[in-house]
Amino acid sequence: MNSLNAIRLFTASVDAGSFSEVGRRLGMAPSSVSRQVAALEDSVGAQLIHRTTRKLSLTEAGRLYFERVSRILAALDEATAAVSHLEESPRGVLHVNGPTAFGVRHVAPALPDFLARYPEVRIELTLTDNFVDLLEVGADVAVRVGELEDSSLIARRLAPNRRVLCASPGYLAKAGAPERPQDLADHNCLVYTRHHGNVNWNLGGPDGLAEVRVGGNLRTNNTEAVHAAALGGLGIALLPSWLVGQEVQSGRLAEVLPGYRAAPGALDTGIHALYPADRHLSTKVRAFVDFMVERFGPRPYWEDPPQDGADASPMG
Amino acid sequence: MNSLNAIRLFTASVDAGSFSEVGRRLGMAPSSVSRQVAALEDSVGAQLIHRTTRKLSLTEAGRLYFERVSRILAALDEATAAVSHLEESPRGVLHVNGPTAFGVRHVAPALPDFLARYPEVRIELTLTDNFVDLLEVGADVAVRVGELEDSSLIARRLAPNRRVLCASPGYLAKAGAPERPQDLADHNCLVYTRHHGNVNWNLGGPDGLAEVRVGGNLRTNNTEAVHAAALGGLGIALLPSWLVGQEVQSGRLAEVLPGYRAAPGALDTGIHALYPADRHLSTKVRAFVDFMVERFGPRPYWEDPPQDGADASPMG
DNA sequence: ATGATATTTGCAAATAAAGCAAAGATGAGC
DNA sequence: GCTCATCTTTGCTTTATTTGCAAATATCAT
Repeated sequence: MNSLNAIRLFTASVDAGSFSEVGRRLGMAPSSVSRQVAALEDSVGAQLIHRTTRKLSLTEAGRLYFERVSRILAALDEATAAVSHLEESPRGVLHVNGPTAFGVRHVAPALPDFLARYPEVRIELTLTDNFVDLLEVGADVAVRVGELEDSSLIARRLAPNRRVLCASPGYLAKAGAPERPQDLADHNCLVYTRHHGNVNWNLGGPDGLAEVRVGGNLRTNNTEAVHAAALGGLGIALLPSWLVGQEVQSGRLAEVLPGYRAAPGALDTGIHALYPADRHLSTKVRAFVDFMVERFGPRPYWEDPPQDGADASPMG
Repeated sequence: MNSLNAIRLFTASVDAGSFSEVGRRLGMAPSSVSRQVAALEDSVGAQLIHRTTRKLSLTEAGRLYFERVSRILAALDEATAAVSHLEESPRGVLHVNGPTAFGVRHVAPALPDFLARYPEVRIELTLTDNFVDLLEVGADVAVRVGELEDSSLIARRLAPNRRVLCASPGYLAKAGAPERPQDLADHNCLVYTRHHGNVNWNLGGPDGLAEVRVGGNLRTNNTEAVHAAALGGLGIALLPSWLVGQEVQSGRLAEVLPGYRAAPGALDTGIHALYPADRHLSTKVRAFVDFMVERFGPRPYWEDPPQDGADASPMG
C-alpha cells in the first residue's frame, strides 16, 4: 500500500529539487525522504526520479505521476479542510427531532433566535410522537420529554418536567375548588392514560403522600385533548407545566391544590436533549444544546416565578 | 499525517456498512479498522461515522468527506495505474541521444523497425557531437562511440569499434598500395585529429606493432571530412568500420594493409548504449537497448564477413 | 586536487500498526 | 422477557514500519 506520506515527499522533492532540501524543510533526515520515494517507486513499479548526487530529474513516468498526483493531493487537502471547516463553528444542516406538542410550543419558537445567532446553520426539524432511533432518522439531536429509554446516547437536562393540577376558573367557580387531595374524587377529573384500568393521582403535600383514584367523563391517550377539555371548563386535569404554565400565569387556567405536587413518575424525569456519544461532538449540536439550556435556564419561562421550596420535590 | 490506508478503510466501511465486514473482506482485525477510522476522525477533527454495535451511519461531515474522498481515491488509483501501465510494455516517449554521424548512419535507419515492433513508443532523437549530460538534456538513453566517460551510467556494449585503413581504388591505382606500415609515410594520409602536432598511427600485424608518423595535405577535426576526401581519392584514411565498412564491402573504398589493425585507443573501446543506473529500468529503454544489441549482433552488418582471427585484436 | 554537499545503505532505536481477548451494546429469535 | 450471536471498542502484547545517525560513494565548485 503506497502511503500518502511517500507521495507528499515525492511531490515535495520535485518542488524542492533535492531530497536533502525536503528533509531540511520538513525537519526529517534526507535518508528518510530518499527511502520513502524509493518505496513509492517500488509500489508503482516505475522509476519516478533520476538521481545524481547533485540533482534530481523526473522520468516520463515521474512527470506523469507528479502532474496527476499534485492535483489529487490538493483535492485531498481541500476535502479535509472542508470537513474541518464544518467543525470550526456551527454550520451546516442540523437535524432536530422532538415530540410534536413540545416541539411546537417550545422548540420551534426558539429556532429564530438560534438561527439568528448561527446564520450558517440550517435546521431540519422533525416532530414525531413515537420514539425514533436518532441515527435511523438521521437526526443530530433529539428533545425528549420524560422517560429516557436506556441507550448509548448522551442526555443533557434542559428543564424539569413538573405536572400541575389545573382547571379553568369557570369550572372551579361552578364546582368549587378542592381543598384536600381526597376532594378530587368528587370532581370531574380529565384523565390522560395510555391503558385501560383505574387511574390514581399521587399527590404530595404538607401532610404527606396521598393517592387518589380519579375519574370523570373523559379519558384519553392524548394530552392535548385533556388540555383542550380543561380549557373548555370540563374539569380538573394533571398536565405538564410546559403545557399549561403560561396559561396558569395568565389566568386562563387556575392551579388546583397549589400546595400539592404530583409525585414524579417515569414521565417526570425531565426534559432532555439527546445526542450520540461520539468522541467528536459536532459544534452545531453543542451549540444547539447549549442554546436550549441557556434559553430554558434553571427555571423555564413557563414555570411560576420562584417561591420557597417550589423547585424542590416534596417527595424528597 | 492522515494515512491513505485510513481513508481507504473509511470508504470501505461506508461501503460495507460495518467495520467487521471490512475486516473480513480485507483479512484484518475489526479492531484495526475501528482504530484507523477513529484516527482519521481525530486527524480531520470531526466525527465521520456514528456507530452503534449494529450499524454505522454517516454524519454530515462524513457524507461530505466520503463523497469527495471517494473520487480522490479513484483518481489516485488511476494515476498509479497510468504509471504502472507505462511500464507494462514499451510505450511513451523515448528520448535517444547520440553522435551525429553514427546516428544518421546506424541509429536512424534502425528506428523504423524498432517503431514497427513497438507501435506505442514515440521516439525523440537528439544528435549532438558534444557529450551531453543525459539527464540534463532529458534523454533516456544515449549511444556513444568510444571513450566512455566515467559516470554512474550503465554502459551496454552494442558493437566493436574497429578502425580500418582505407582509400579509394582510384587513389591506390594512382599511388600504389602500401605493403608495410612504414610505406604509409610516403602516402598522402588524411589525418583526423583534434589537436595540433604530429600524428602517429599504431598498426599491429604479423610482425608486431609499428608506429608510423603520418601526414599529408589534409588535417581536420571532422571525421566526415576525412571520409569525403578519401572517397574523393585524396589519400589514405584511418576511419571507423561503422563509417566505411559497407563502402569497403561494395568496393567504393578498398582496405589498405588488410593484414594490419589499428591499435585500439581511447576511441576504440566500442559502441555503447548508456542509460541511468536506476533501480527500475524502464521497459522502453530496455526494449531499445535490446533491440540495438540484437540488430548489430556480435558482428555488425558493416563489418566484413567472418574470417579467421578477424575479430580478435592482434594486440592481444 | 580539495572541500562541501548529495544520495544511499546498514544498523539500532523509535514509532506505528496489528492481532488477541475481553467488555459492553444491540437486535433477533425463542 | 430472556438468551444468544454479533458488533464496536479498549487494553495489552507482538510485529512491522519508519526514523535518524553514521559511513560510503558521488558530484560540482573552487
